[in-house]
Amino acid sequence: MSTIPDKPSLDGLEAKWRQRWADEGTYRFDRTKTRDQVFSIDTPPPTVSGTLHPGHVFSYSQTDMIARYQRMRGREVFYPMGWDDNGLNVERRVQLLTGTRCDPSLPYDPDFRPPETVRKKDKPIPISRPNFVELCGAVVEQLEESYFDLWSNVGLSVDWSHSYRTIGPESIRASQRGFLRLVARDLAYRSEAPTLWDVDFRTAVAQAELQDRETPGAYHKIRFEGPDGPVWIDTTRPELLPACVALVAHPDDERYQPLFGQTARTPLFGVQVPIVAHELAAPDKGTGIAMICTFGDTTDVVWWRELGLGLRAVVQRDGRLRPVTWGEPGWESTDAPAAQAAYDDIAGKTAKQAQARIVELLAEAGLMEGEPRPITHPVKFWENGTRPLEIVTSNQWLIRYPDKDAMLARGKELSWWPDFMRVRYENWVNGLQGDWNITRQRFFGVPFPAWYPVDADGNVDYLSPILASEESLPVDPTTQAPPGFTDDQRDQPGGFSADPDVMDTWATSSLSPQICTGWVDDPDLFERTFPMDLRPQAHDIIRTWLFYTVVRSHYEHEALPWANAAISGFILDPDRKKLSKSAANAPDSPDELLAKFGADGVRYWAANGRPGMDVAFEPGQLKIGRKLAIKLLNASKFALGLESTTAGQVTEPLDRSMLAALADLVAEATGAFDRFDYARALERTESFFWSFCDDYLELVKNRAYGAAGDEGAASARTALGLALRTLLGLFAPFLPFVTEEVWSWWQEGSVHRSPWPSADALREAAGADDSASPGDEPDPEVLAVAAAVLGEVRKAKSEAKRSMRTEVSAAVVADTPDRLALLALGADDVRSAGRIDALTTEPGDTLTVTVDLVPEA
RNA sequence: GGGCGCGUAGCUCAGUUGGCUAGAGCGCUGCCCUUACAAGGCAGAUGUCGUGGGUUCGAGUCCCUCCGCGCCCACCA
Repeated sequence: MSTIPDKPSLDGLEAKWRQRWADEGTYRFDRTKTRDQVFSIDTPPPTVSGTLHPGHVFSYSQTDMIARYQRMRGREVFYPMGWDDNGLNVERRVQLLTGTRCDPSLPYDPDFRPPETVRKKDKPIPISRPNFVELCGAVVEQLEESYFDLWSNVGLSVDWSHSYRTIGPESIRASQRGFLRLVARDLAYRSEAPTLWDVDFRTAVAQAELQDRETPGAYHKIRFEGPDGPVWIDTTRPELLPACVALVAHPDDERYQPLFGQTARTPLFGVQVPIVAHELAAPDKGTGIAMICTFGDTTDVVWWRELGLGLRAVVQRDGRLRPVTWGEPGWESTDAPAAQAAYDDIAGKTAKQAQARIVELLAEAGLMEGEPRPITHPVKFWENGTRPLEIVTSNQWLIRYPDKDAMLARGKELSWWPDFMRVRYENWVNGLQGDWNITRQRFFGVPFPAWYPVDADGNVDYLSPILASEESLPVDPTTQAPPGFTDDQRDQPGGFSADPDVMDTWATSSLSPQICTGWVDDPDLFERTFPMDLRPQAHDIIRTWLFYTVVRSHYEHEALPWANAAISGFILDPDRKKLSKSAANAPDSPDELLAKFGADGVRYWAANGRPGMDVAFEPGQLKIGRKLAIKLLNASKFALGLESTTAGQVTEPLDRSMLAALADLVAEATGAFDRFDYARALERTESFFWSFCDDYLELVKNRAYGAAGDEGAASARTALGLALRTLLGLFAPFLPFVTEEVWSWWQEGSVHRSPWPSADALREAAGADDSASPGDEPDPEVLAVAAAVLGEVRKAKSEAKRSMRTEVSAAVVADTPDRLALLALGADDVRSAGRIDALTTEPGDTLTVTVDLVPEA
């Protein structure tokens, strides 16, 4: 315990308590507790690729409020922190920051140091994969340090001894083990298939990372030679003409029915392609007959697969057209030299450049009707990419999805807060196409524990993997040899070749519940914490993180990974756009917000965001929390300055009334928190607290000082003590610093380890238990009526432009008999607080107070 | 095209199963240095609860239509 300061202040509280909590292990997880005593939280590992913004503070604070509530309810809270530091986002960040680019063909350079300053227009320096991974590691370590500082400053009650990195050994072991087990059950498999491909990052991307963007394009009407004359095709991608493998129209389309089963000749390249029917062809689009290319979009893939068409791929992984020798098998042409001449003009060009040239060639040859007609249409992009995705064929690892009914059943089994977020999950499951491609042609990630045999001719058989054993994990196939081989056989005929890719970052983070609970490395901890209680996350990654996590747990444990999913909203800027640093009216950085408004102030603001609701950033709102914290300091100083206690008897009706109302508040806040509705809990508590200060404190102030004798003073002081302890408890999840400070003035231990306030105990203190005689139940209305009358008196003084200290010679209260009876119970306090000499009553319909002020001196 | 959410004071938002004259904070106006609090307190003004219907004794709250905004999903030639 410490003394109450003369002039309470928020200054220095954060540093003081942050240090104290760390020293005393206030939030340390007690791992002797068993599963039923534990509340475990699958904290979202923030992507360590930039800076945290106010939106992060917003949602992580909300989770912390739930954690603190559960801890006070007596659950042992398992609240770890993860860092998502693998994956493309980190690589991108590192490339920008260090001005480098990974070139896996280069050898490791132990002396390499990135340039001190990097300018945007500098050409990236190619470096080896080990060098690049090293740089990534250094950059994320630095960022993680600053993230840790921020989270500590915000007051997250995380147990920092339980933290993990998605690129850390425990994550790699879990990812690789999960992967091997799926392969063993044939739930993960190797496949060579068309894949959505980002040509800038040169990697495959998964369906979940796609984004449609309205993009300018143009229809080009191109002439094919059909059996009975020209066939006109509308296309937005004329550059894929050499990749055309068929023409397709709807089976019911009478215009084209005569052509089905025949062939047409492509312009410029003279390829005879079949004319086929498929119901996906839209008669109302373009000319109603389309060219199928390998591959222009995902519909092409469907047609190609379902119609068993040939393959003529031209777009390479770098987005440029690959060299082709016309006349060779697969590239037969009725005029190979002409095809070659046309193609040589576009080979090596990007899709965009090739399109321009093809259009010129078509126009010169009179094979295009009219000018291109500009349109805008949705085109698939990688969500972080800048150029449209291409589709290329490559070797990939894929995970099969469970059948939709099973996934939907898991979605129903999970408790969603708010409930309507379940729909997003169901939408996604119902729209799934194909399997989950978990392969990324990147460098800083979890490697596949796999190698491929190299035959005597030096050809790698990418479809016959050699897998590592579970015991050998973690494995890096690029530095370790597979079982039965030695490293000098690497990339040699008759030897082996390492899997060159890494896992999709979601393939790792979908195991976050297993990683943080010690699935691989700490079975005892796993036993005590899994399946988890809560997954807090934002709604934008339901289709990725949440969905994938459910799938992995379904496969691995035949169970949900957690019982509850609390979905948070976004912070929007004042223009209702998702918050972004670049916006002109972007708010301050989290650090600046914390400096300006204090952690408690920022957390207060975060707590006002309803679960699942987006909230506009409004600087004015941030001030309120700070004000509330200061008010709490001052009100506490007042109550404790009167030697308030929690041990005495509460006898006065007004005091009992206040405690009864407080008991109702506790019950309501508890119910709200149990539904993960911290916002409602705070709103109710705050509302009570302000009227507690404005009305109750004013009403009992004089009596508490002893103006009405010892018994009345003791009752007030006990009520004040009980109320203060209760309010500190109710506010503790939101305002951890200021509540802890006040708690330390008069209580032992930490408020954050104290029991959550009990409505029953308060009712008992208010004399609401069985011992209360009939008709003597404490009634919250006593305080309400007294406060209303006091308010009328204040109003009269205010309207008379007089000080609140002004004496009232006489006040007449008119109201219903019932309410007048309630007023009688608190009349002495009302007279004292209002400085009323004579307080009389008369019957009436509604509350009216006639006030006679003593004349101005 | 399908779905979800939202539309309440100038601004940001509460209004839990339909129930007394619709609330809070910010902002605005006025007053007050009252021994918890002047980087504060007290008091006050402000709303056809998006539109039009319906159910009901009674609807911001339930049902239907429409309008606007945001987001999710969708095979995008």
